[in-house]
Amino acid sequence: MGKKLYITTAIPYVNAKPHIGNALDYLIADIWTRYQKQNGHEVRFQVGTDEHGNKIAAKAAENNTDPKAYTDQMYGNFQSLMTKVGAEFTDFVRTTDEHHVQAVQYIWQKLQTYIYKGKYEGWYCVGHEAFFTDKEVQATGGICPDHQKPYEHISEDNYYFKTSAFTDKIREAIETDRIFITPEFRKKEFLELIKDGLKDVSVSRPRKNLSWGVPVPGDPDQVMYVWLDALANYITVLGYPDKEGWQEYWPADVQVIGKDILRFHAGIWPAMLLGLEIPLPKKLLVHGFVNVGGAKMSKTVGNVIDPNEIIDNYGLDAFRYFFARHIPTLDDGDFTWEKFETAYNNELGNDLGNVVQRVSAMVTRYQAGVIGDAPQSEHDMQPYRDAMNSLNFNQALDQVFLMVRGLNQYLENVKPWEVAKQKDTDPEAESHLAEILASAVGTLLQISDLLVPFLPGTAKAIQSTFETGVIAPGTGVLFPKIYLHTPDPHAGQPPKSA
RNA sequence: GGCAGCGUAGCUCAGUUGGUUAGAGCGCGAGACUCAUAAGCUCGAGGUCACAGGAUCAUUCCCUGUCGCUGCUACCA
Repeated sequence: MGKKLYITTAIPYVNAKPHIGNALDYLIADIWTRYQKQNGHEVRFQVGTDEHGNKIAAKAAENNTDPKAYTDQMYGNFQSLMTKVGAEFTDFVRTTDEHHVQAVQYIWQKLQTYIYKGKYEGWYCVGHEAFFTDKEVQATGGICPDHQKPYEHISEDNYYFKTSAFTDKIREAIETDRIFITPEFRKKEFLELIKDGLKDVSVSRPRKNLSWGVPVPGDPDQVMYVWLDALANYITVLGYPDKEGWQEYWPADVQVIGKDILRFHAGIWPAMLLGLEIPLPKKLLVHGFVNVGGAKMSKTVGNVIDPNEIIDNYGLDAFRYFFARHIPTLDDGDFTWEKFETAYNNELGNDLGNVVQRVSAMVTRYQAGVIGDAPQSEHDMQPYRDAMNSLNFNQALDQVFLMVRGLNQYLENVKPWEVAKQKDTDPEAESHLAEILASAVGTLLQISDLLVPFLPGTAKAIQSTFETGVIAPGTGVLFPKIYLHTPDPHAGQPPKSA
């Protein structure tokens, strides 16, 4: 029954600062992982860092250290973000790992028939580690606007990987959903993109231009460029090719990526796998970007949202809640502190936190904390399951909060506080009351169950409050009100906008 | 330029395989209640469902065009 499942996240370049997009990767993968575990499956959950390339080498040189030592001190930034968002990953891969490097060299050799040597000429920017077209160079007057350095015209030997050889197979795999790309419009976008076939990609650089990377086997003058190196991580971390057991988890069930790297994961990566004669991943989950008040997040604008700030002020579950429910899993979303805080205070505080509180308070007050047998709640779970299985996590949470609302409505309907008053006069009131409260607790326990993938801490708190049949004493308030970015409605004269 | 998609209540969006009063949340207004984090519940406010044509007994939901917007992509060199 329990299957072995595998989920991956994109490995960020270690020289960059962790941002909300990375956090989204980890959160989405973690929600999926917890959900699958809850259903009895064994899950391997990969994360990692991409650590080669000129930027790293340059930074290291700046700091008078060697690249490896530099990355050793950098990769922790991402590791701590993963931990901070509560990601229960099982495997952490660094592209500088000994095993990874060797595995990539093995892959290179195995792909030999699809690799050929060619020349590349063009305008190169050291800062970007990339070539630019004549037009781009012209348009900028020959100076890279991002790095304020002139483009260099260079000609160099490159090895190319013949992705073009796999166009038909890849197109077919995507069209038939053997690689299931979700959401659908990303699938269409990609198919449109490869209408005229995949283009071969350059997969190496002369050593003089790229010092820090995996050496090309058999050619001391060439070093691998990012693609083969970085993409391979998804299998090398499992132990490919030599360590036992990697095939128990590959192909990946879900690969979580941002929309900006779809083309690599739907093109080059499947080509590599086909070349290696390894099965293709089953699903690509393509998430969007998080905007802030409708604008792109950018350092220059200064509107970058730091996950740490949210988590430190409101708690981990509040962070997970907002980004799971109010940022659509499969599309762009929008963050503002006002939206966040409103969701926190209203949905988590007033709706969820409060209903837990009111039920436990009534059980304590009317029944000395004794719950009795909480019946199995009989809500229809299908919409929730459908949403989870189709990777629309935000919709799954919508369903949970429909239940929360339903429970509040139920309580208003049956008015246990009135039933409690009749205990002296009506002999049946006591058992009636007990029934009502037990039923409410049953619903809460089910809600907590559904929250496990999303708000693990909250789910646990609800469970431990009720599961023994007696209200656990000293249960604190879930999600106390916080007004850092919106006016406190109860603080004297609330500032009212016209 | 090509491809895809969007334009529905103040805001964010859902929806109708075309058919009586077009929905939710937030925000706003009102009411009844008191177990609870001064929470929750109920009710209300009336939006030409972008605009114009067309097909249809009938369309917000199909077709065409126009305007506006978004994403992906290409290029004009």
